[in-house]
Amino acid sequence: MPRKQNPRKPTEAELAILAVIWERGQTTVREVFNELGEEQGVGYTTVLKLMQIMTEKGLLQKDVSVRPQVFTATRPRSQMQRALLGDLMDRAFSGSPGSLVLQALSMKQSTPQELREIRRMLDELESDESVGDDIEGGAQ
Amino acid sequence: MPRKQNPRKPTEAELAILAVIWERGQTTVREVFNELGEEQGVGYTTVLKLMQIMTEKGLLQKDVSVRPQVFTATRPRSQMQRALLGDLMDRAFSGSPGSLVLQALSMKQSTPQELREIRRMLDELESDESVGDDIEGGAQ
DNA sequence: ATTGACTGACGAAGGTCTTCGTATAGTCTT
DNA sequence: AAGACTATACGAAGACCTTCGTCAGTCAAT
Repeated sequence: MPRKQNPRKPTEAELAILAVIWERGQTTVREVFNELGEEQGVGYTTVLKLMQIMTEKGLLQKDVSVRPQVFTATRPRSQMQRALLGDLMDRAFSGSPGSLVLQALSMKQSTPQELREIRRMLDELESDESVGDDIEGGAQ
Repeated sequence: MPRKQNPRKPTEAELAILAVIWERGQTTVREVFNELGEEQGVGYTTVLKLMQIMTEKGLLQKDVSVRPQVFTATRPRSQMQRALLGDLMDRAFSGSPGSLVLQALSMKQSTPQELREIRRMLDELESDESVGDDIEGGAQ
């Protein structure tokens, strides 16, 4: 029997393409191909096809008015990161962000600067938490 | 043409099963089925088939000597979490753990206790870092 | 031993994903 | 305008995933 289809979550190959597009803001197929097609041994039409499918899925938008069509991501990188992270958190970390963060931190490689930034974020979170967590409150 | 196959990364359905097995330490097919088969509308033989495939892939081990066969995970949850996290970090976060952690933290829901623990982890990391991380030029 | 309920092995259907080949359409150069 | 190139669209091949149906084996109680 069939499988139920996934919401709007990019596949592996799609995510690789998104990474390039996020980096550049907007790109042509050829630019994406040059960046990852060659090093990954993927053909030009493969990249094209994927980008067409991604456009159908709503992951990308394309401007057809210019000749080599220009593609952009419909959603910002941060939003997708958030979604992917939330998904992984649910599926592999029992929905606990704490243990996820701890694992990520233990993975070394964080620069001192990043660590400082994380600490600052922690400060904000804790103050928010203690003062007022109910943001919505404005309306009655 | 074909697709290149993934290393030893569990699929979505496999991960759902792993979650149950990690929780219980060891399980029978029926236990897994009771836990997620019913609520997800998946049949018993589906769960069984998946667990058989997972065993072939090396994700699970089964003890055939007892009657309802008993399955266990071959690798601890933390190791898999680490691998999945690293994978996501590479593919969606440009390999930067910092921004991943920040995103995860901003997803709130972290309990104060978790925040404290994260802070402690940060302390450890920073002390490690300041002591023995500067491989480059001598200390001055 | 026969029956009934449960377990386990297999194969196959029907999707998705990735990969291209091929054909068509535009653009540019001469 | 013709030929050479590049870009785009389309369809299809084949791996992989998820889902079961079916059949055979096991065990307990009749």
